[in-house]
Amino acid sequence: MNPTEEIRTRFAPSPTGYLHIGGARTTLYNWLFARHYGGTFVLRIEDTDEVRSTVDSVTAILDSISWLGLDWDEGPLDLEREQGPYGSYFQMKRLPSYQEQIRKLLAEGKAYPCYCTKEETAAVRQETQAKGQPMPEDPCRRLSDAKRREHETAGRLPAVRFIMPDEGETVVEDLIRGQVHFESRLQPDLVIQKTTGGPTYNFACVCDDHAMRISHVIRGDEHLSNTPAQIRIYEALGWQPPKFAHLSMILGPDGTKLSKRHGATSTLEYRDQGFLPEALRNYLALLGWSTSDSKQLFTPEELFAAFDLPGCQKSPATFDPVKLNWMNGEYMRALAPADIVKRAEPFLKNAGLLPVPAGPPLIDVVALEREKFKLLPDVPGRVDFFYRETALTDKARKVLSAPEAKGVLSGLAELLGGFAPFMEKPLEEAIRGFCSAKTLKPGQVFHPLRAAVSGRTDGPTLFSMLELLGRETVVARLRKTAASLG
RNA sequence: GGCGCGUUCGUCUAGCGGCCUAGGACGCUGCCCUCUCAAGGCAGAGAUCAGGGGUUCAAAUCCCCUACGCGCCA
Repeated sequence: MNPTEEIRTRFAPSPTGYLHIGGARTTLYNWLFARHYGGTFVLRIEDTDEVRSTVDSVTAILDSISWLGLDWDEGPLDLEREQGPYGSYFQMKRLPSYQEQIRKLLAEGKAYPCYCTKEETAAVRQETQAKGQPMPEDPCRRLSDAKRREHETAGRLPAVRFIMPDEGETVVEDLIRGQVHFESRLQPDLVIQKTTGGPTYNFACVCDDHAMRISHVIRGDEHLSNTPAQIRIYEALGWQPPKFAHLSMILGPDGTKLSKRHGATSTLEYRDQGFLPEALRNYLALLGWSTSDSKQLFTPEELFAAFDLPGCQKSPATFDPVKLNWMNGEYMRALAPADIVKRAEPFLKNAGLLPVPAGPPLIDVVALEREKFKLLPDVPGRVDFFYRETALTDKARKVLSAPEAKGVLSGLAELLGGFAPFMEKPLEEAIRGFCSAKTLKPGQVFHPLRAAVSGRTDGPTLFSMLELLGRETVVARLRKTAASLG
């Protein structure tokens, strides 16, 4: 890489819905690439589809990218404000610039108005295909003035087509796939302006990437086939094309393109399910990219230090929620208890545990359970019994159905009734003493004790749990459960 | 239909002609640790590298064909 060349990447979503997880990955790769080379990352909103574009989508996309912790150097800050020297970063506000370039191409004879309807074009194609003939020249390329007037008076609105070369080939030097050759003869003249007067995606994109000085276009696989036409447009306009890199797509578990029927595909859904943005980022980075040592866990610094295009995979990758879960657990475990509490706030609130009810300090409880959290909602889920009585799980019920359970619980209630200090070590000593005095195996005592006090069979280490719960709660729950066991 | 891209354990991947009896990670199985559950440690099962032809002393790695999947233009 030429160090004097400024690296500028961009993500250019259409605001026609939420940010898809595939889009999130594309954003991430562009961001990582820019950060790796000390370049600039640009966000541009491609909102020329007036029917499907919505402001809510713009907001959702900005929120998604922000939540992932990816910052953009240029682009919209919100619906009104923008930053960066090459604005506007909303295509709808750049319409005149596309028209100007189209006029230029038209004037230079590099493009022409085409009056054919979609149906007519399709019919011609079908016919020549059936005969196995090569692509015919578009009939509108050399339209007589008379014929043109005829169309005009008939009220037909022209699209504008860009003239592709008749022979030779266009080579895309793809940074991930290598050289990809396209025979010019087989490339139809690309529509660059729709009959409505608006630019097509492929054209606006070229104009903006040039205007915004984009050096590397890193985008989805689905754009590879359009790239030769785009390169020809750059040339026709006298511009230097950027470098291209096409990413393979993300598949669902059944091998088809990841979509809603595979579950969550919106980035914000992952936030709402309690994933950590740094975990999602790490997971997404590895979905189609890897280092030669197959390293799995990266700090943010390691990630953008290691990321580069040659490590990107050519073949599509299947999204694996199970591995994402594991990775999220890894990140959760690395968090300090205070951080866990902070991150879990919305979920604690939602579960009625914030403000924290009377009981042990939340941070102590969280510290006790920290290595068990996989997702943020696990925090209230695992911690709630410290603050309120929860229904017995089936397993707990089973443990308590042991014949000696009732006696054990009453005995313990008596033992602990006036017990002090109510702390881990003395409690363990006393309870182990209780076991030998009653000639019971520790398990026969520990298990029902845990079940009665917490309502479940899994949980924190027993004696620390008792200490945090406090004598009153422990004894009350023991008595109540003992009484319930007929 | 044409063109283009892709194809290594179930999944993510390493591999860029000999180091591969194909390595790592998730998941799975077993063992250890242990008051439960996790976490952790150890061990294991799991890929004839899509199939078939070449090239080469030697191919997962290079070339060709086929199959399948996907994308773009219609």
